[in-house]
Amino acid sequence: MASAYNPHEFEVKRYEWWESKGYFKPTKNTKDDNPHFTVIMPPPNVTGQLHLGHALTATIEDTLVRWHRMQGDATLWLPGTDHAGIATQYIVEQAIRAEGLDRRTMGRDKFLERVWEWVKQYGGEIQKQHRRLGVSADWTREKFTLDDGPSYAVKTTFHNLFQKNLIYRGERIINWCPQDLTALSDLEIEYEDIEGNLWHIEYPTSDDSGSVIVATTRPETLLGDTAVAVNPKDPRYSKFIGKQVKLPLTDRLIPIIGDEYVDIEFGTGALKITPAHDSNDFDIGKRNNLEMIDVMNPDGTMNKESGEYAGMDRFKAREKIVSDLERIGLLKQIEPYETRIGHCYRCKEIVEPRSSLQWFVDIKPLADPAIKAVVDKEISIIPQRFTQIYMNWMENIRDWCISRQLWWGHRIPVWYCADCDGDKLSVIMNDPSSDSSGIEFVEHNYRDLIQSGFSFDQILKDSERIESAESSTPIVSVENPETCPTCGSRYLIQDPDVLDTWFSSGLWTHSTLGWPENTEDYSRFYPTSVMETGYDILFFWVARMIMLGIENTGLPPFKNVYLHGLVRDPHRQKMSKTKGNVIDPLETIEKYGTDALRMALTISTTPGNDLALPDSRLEAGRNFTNKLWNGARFVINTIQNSNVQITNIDQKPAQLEDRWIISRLEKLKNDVTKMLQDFQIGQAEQLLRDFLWDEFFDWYLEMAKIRINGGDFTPAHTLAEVLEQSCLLLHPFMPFVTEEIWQALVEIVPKKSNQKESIMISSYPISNPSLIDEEAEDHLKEIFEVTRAIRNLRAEQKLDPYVNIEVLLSSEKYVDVFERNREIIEVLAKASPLIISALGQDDSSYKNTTSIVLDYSTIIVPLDNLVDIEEEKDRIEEEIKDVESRIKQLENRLSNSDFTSKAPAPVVEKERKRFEESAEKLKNLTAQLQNLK
RNA sequence: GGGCGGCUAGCUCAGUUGGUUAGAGCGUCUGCUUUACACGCAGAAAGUCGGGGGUUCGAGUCCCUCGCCGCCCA
Repeated sequence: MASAYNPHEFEVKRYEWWESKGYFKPTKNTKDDNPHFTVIMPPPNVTGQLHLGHALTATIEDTLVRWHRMQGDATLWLPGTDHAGIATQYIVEQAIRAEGLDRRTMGRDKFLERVWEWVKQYGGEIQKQHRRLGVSADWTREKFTLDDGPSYAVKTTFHNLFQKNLIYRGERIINWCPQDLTALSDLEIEYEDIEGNLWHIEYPTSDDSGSVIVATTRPETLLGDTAVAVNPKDPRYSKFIGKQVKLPLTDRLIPIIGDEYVDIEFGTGALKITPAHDSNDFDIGKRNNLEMIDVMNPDGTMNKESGEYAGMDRFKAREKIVSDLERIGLLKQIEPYETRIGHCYRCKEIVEPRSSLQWFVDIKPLADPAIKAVVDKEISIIPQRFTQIYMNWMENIRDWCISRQLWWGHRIPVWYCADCDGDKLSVIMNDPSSDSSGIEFVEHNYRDLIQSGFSFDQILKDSERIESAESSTPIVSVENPETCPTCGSRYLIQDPDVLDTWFSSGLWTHSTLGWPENTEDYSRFYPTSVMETGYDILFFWVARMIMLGIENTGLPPFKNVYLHGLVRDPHRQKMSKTKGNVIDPLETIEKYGTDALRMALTISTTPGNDLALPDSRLEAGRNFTNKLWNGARFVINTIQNSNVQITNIDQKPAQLEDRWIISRLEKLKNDVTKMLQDFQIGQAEQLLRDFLWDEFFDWYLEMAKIRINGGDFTPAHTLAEVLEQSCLLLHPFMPFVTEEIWQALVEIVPKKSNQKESIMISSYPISNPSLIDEEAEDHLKEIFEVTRAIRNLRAEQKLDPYVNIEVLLSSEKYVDVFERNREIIEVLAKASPLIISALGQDDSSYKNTTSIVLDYSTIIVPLDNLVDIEEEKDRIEEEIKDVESRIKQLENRLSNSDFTSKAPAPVVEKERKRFEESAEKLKNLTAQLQNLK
């Protein structure tokens, strides 16, 4: 082994070796009762770059997967990528724009070719980066959401849901992003409270008998008002119901209607109704048969309906309308008011609620079984508190808008017949009559175009988009239909929209395994075991996977949901490119190594809680890997120098420290396994770290050196055993360094019968209870306490750390233990000569001594320089007082019948032992005080 | 407005059926180039477990209440 730990020498090489050996593929089931363990990796964005969120996901999943693989489960971890509709389309649009091109003049097919080129060139980079993390996923099964299989699953699901009337098309208020020019689902909106105004605007009645003042946060939508609503119970306004008002800045008259929805207390109590631009108004409009007037273009500018304001940006129009109202005296008041404004999650543009014809999933029938699966504990969510968050969302779920006005994605498998529904088709095409420089899209009726001489193929080729009216008949089909089932026409036009990316992600647990085909993988690995991801996509993804998984397969798609927290910067701030506080995992790996990063991300963490990642955490990870490396190097060098034939340890060794470390190891195996079973990954890792650093590579190694330095190489067996078992235990967490050490170790020890060629396919350690040795642990605990006490005393007295000191050690209980193991204390505490006696046997003849009194042992150290006897006495008397008060406390507790009768026996027993210890200590302190007199 | 989480040592965090002297890493202080490791070793200091009330033999842990910070939903 190299004398310094350098992860770069082996990480990449080792990973390639694993992958080339096929270790990441699931092993064959050799016996029927061998369970499978399946994890489907959350698909990252195909054109994305690896960030710490991915690194955390990958680390946790890899740890679980490697652990299960070592336990002999048929383990599949299936990776993949997501096409990320808006994000990818946006990136490529930017790229072609730099070349002076526009996707709309380029045409759909050409543009998509460019996106595919982009994906082929830059896509998949993130999966190369994932490999640096040690991800042991089966890359041979890697999937992309737009692959044939997953696409077929998407179309099949759409078709099935449509047949069951769970997918419908309808005109609703949706969230529209004027920047990305697409509809968004409710979840894709981020709300923010913004200081705004409530503008009070006067609407005079048509008969000039009075006026109604409405209050609005959005005066620019006034141009689309089709009514004013008041509460019929409101005495101020009830008399107005049925009258008309003059809509300011227009020549329209609109009715005053009564609707219970209006809140009498809010604003002026009168509400302007704009059904095309507000979801509540939309509902009121439906109830009262109001006209809908859309006053905006898709890009957020005002349209023809808004008269003189046409072409103006919606916020410019707001300013102008307010000032115009003020000028004509109809602006009555401006009241500061905080409003919630929705922003596009992707581009942060303020979304426009807009009436639009879109595809929706009727979600309630899907949500009910998804609720039941969690209530019935077929699915457990970790941490548990997210269960009620899930429930709350599921129970109040609203229909899911799944159509997106994008080109990149799964095109909706719906066609319209140009012959049956030609008059219901609007063709949006670049106006050939407009001057060549500009792009001007004009809407034509399909039938009109045909009549003016256009052919079907020409229309298809030249149009930017063909929309169909709500009343047209959709032909829904998994395979591309050749002809119209009604009239047999071959002139079919596919719906221009694509599906929400999350629709395909929602099928990911089964579409990746081959569903709807009953493939070998699907029957073998579905349902999956754990869905591990960040809590921030509980609704976006996890909830939808549960709904769609149950709908498609009849089974919940996974047994456990493990939600991890978000990785934050050292100051607990959310990482973002704009803030410039993003930590790049690859740079971190370069600096500290992969195992150190993995440790920093997971040790001592808990599910669902955010994690700050300061450099000190990464350094701690690197320091540990270095410690492990050097400890291993010592072990391996010792074995090489020893010439002993290493044998397995299957029964209790003879030497106390060997018995002790083996006992500790066996307990550790139990504890780590228990923690992993409970998904307490951070805790398990902490136990391993503590064992290795504080016990094996500290106390044990120092004790073993005593024999080794004396030419006795018997500790080599224990060293080899503990190092190997520790590496096996630690391997799921820190795969690279453990493999490297393990390889170096197995090379120099005799091959075992079941020896594997890699640690990652070896068996995970199982505890042997017969090696647990409470006596050895008790004895060494006392020896350590004595050693620590002597070291402490030495430091307090500022004694030279190299010079041996004379120590008088007395103890009734442990006198024999000390005598048999005196060398440990002599060497580790540099205590020589060490005089061991049963308590009270030796009256100290030393004038100048200082002492430490432990529960069962007393340490006396003579000092060359004068000790202030009085000071020593005072100190001991002080200690006596402390112990006496403690004894008093314990006495009270133990004499309290409430305690002894109600507390469980082991607790009472523990207190008795404490009492006994304190009494013993008091006795020793008193004796020591006597010595000084 | 409803809900959830956090508030434990200077900082970042553990502390899973309540068990009585609350832990770690980093940082701080003291001393050490001790032939595995200075990415180290030895020792030390440091906490009214956000405030208040309650249940209990016993509360960081359970209940109520208040406060601050953050998140989700409307």
